[in-house]
Amino acid sequence: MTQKRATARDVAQAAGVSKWTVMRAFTPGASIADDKKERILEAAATLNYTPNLLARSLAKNLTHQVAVFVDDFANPQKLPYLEALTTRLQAEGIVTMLININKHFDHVGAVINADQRQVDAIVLFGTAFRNETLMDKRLGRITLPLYVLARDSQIDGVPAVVCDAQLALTEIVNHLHQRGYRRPGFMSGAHVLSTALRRQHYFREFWTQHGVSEIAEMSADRYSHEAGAYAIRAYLDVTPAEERIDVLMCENDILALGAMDAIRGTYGLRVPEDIAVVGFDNFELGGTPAYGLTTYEQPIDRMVDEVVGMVMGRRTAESIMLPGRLIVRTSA
Amino acid sequence: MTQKRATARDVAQAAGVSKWTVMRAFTPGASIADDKKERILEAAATLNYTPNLLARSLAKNLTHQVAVFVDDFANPQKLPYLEALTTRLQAEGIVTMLININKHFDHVGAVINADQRQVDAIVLFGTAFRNETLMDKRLGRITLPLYVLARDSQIDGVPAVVCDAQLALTEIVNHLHQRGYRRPGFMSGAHVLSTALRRQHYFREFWTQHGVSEIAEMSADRYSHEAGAYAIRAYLDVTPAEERIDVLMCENDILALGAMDAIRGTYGLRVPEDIAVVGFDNFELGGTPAYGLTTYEQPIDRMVDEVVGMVMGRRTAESIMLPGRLIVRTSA
DNA sequence: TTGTATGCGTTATCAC
DNA sequence: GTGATAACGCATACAA
Repeated sequence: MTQKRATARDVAQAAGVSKWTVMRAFTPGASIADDKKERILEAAATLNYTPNLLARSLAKNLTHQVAVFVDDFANPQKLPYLEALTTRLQAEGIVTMLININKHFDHVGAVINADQRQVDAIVLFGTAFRNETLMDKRLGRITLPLYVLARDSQIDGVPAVVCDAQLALTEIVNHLHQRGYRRPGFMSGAHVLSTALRRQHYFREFWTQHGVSEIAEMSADRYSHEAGAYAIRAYLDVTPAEERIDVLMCENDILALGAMDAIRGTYGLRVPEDIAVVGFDNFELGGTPAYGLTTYEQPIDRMVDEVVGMVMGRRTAESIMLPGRLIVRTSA
Repeated sequence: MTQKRATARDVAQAAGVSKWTVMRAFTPGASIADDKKERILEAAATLNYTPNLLARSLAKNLTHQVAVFVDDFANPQKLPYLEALTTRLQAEGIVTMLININKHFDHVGAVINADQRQVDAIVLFGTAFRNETLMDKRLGRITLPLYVLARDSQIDGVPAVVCDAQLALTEIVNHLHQRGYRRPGFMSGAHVLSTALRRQHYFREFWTQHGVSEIAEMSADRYSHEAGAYAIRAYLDVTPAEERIDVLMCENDILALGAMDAIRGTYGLRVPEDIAVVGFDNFELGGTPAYGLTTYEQPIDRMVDEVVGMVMGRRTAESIMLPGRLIVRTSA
């Protein structure tokens, strides 16, 4: 039955006017006689007519579509971000195209495709996109507005909206120092993301300011519970008890939970008495009594507000850093 | 500088041919002279021309866009599904529009909008969509292909792809019965979703077959750790120790983890010795030593394969149920 | 206020 | 093989 959609012309015919008057009936500020408008809307209702947004996009050169690039679906933290993004974009009449960046569909291909589909903007959400990528021959001089969310921009002239890592790590390290910890360790995750987050950088910097320059480093290859557990085991297995760290900061909560489970389960050590643990993100399960993870909450809603503000051109497009919130629980 | 995109006409001019020959150069099976094709592709490269997919969609009446409706971003289980969906759809050249269904943007509005944008299909992913919704006057006779994923379809003629709840609950109840549990309880989550999942229904049915007809019921209002903890507390607070259940099945893992934490933390009871716990979904953290949650894994990849197959018209559109896998750990 | 012509960048179809 | 005409459904500018 897939009967064709009614178009403005069909409505025009049914209402006995020209199709342009029909369009006017659907254009908010247009000048049109009340009686005709009424007749037209009636005809439209019975014919079940509704403007074709695709055709409109072509004519207006505006699709009200924004592409959001994501490359790490393992991190549950993505979900609240996606919820905030879709909510706010939809409030602006914009639809979000969720683009999965992976080995079968890389950044360059994705940008070209988004460009061909005429999206209004691209949001790189926590995605590893380098300057060199933009230099790719296939891209030519890309003219699409790009914004980076939840990650430092490594691209010249591309604004990024991030949680202020410097501020966050100051608060965290101050807290740890006050609690008396003096032998810190840091666990980083996937390398490409890690450097851009700059958490390790500031962690080191602030400990140095407190006179502590030796920081144990361990790295997980992904942001997963298992990778976190594996990384801390690799460290503990080769480190004599008397040389061990007394506090471990993990780049995010998932790693922290994995580390905690390994510390307690595999080695029978206590958290925080033997080794304290801090995470980042405030993942729901970190707050449960089983973990009581001390962590840092990102200002998701505000960050998303800012990106959407830039997308809408309502805000000047420039990188900004927003303050988050330290959440002290029992793990450190 | 937002310079305008090059169009086929620009390339035609540069290559000294008509714009239609240019199109042919970009149409796989078209008949065109080799030398001209080469000249055209060259010109296209320097002009940075790439076909406008929006215009193509309008002309072909095919957008290669599929809308995916989601209404519960609190469930981390959504992420692996979204990853599988985007991966497979992108492999078919289809882009997924992520639509957030909430109080500001309801199903009817979302369907109309998706229709106006000419999407090729809509996938209702775990979303509560009732028959009555389709009857809404505003929808008229909707002609868009609809598919339901990870949830029973309550809509006539709309195919659903789900994990076989009957089979799953058989396996689960059989396992629990073998382990010697005889006083089961069931915790359901958000009401609208719950009935469609039919997990409680089959749970009851199979216990009855085992001669156990009394089943304690508790319900959480959402699928969250906190709601799960709250629901079990409400039950334990009013139930004398000798009347308590010996095993609790929760509609999903998040509820189960919340219940476990409450059982152990608030009441000092042991899992599984005092009360065993089973979940559903196989959420990563359920597998950690802290929980060791016995659960049931949904066949995400196969389910997504089937939906995408239907979207592509490669598979007959009819409801199907796929078998999952029981994962026995220490909690039951 | 209403109708007309033209354009958006493709595809489909037909003539040459 | 190549060019031309019409069409997709709407927007813009202009004329009546």
